[in-house]
Amino acid sequence: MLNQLSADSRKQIVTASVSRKLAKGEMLFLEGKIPSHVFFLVDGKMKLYTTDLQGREQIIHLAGPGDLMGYRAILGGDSLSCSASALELSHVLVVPKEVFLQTLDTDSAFSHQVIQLLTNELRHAEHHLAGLARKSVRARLAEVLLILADKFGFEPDGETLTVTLSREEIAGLVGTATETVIRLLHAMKDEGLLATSGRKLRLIDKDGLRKCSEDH
Amino acid sequence: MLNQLSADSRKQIVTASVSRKLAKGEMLFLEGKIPSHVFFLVDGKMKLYTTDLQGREQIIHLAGPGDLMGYRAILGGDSLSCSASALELSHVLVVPKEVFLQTLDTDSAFSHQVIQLLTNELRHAEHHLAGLARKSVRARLAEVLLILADKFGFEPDGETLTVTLSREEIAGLVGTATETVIRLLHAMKDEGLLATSGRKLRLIDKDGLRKCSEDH
DNA sequence: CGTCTTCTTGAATTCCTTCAATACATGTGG
DNA sequence: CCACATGTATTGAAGGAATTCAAGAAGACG
Repeated sequence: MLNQLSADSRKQIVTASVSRKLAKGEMLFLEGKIPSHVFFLVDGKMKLYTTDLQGREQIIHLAGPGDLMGYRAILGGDSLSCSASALELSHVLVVPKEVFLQTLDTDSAFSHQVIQLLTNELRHAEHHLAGLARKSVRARLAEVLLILADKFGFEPDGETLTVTLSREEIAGLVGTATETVIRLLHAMKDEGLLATSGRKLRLIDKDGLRKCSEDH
Repeated sequence: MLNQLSADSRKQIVTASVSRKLAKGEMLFLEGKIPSHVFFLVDGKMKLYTTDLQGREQIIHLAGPGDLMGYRAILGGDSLSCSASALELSHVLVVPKEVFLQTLDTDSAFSHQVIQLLTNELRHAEHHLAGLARKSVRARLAEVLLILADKFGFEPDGETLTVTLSREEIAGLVGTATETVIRLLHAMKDEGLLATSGRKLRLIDKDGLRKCSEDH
């Protein structure tokens, strides 16, 4: 993302920004606040989520290296619609709102980039939406596992997910109860679709999972 | 939307476009096709939806006067992610893709408009997402009714929705079975939240519905 | 070693879907 | 205008999927 900027714009953004490291579990921003910065994730993994009245987290979005966070609220003039916290040690570039908006104004390549970004997120959101509404929890879980693979990749074995999430976090991603995730993972293990070892998930039969995610 | 364009851009768009009327039920574009135009809804009401393998429709988006349709696929270089059909007699302006993209390049006010548009849709999609994942069908139905009111407004009585949808369409919007919609509407009627008369829905107790939509 | 959090399992219950049958509405051709 | 076909709406009953509550097991960590 930053690489595609003109040298001028990039320099301006980088010099106006502050670098920050976040420990696992540390929060970057909080739902409901007025945003004053956008955040460029240099390295690490983060989750963006809303918390409902019962205190349960619904994960709206996952971010990996190269992703931009917190810009939606700034573009729309809204308060932040979700909170962000680090899933592992992460490194972000904190960019003041003004610098972001000014670059948007002056650098048309950048504004095209941002349109592209929004477009992608919207496509994902729509797809997710259609799935959530109609699919069984089992199919949604299978899909989430494949999305995690796609987004964050595998370890050198080509099967084990590099993200490690708690069962509760997976539940928040799928939109179900923690217990249901546990039971379904267990069933999928019995069917030879995957293997679990603590929080490490190994996707053994990816085609099987794909079929699963297309069910019902 | 069109009003905020520079006079030049607007003239260019309007002269390059074709006006088209759609009868109720008529389709404007079909999921999976390569998009060649964007569509500006001058007047009427339309639904944008995907059809799943079982033939059930999930409504992704509703459009009213002033809304732009089909631009997501063009911006992203994708095939169309949904089909569009008219809920009532509608009037659209059919804008060639090239004209749309060129205006985006040359008119920075327009590109800001489009960013604004995408931002709004993304906010809605995220909100909808969080709701679908966690709420009961009853709460989602109540929310959908309020969204319909917000989007399309009431008849002069201030209570009756101006959109008329079949029970099946409402089900496609909520993400549930038609029978469930019927039963829940019936229950809400008994509770004095609304009244039904064929496809006309009269929202009597909007606060009650709002509470309902925040449940569970 | 004990405390805390996360994970797992069981059982009961609720919510929703599905299937099947019936009513109602609408429009068509005779 | 009627008879019929078609599509939509409604209701009942049975079954299944997922949630909730409760309690115990397994790790993680000071």
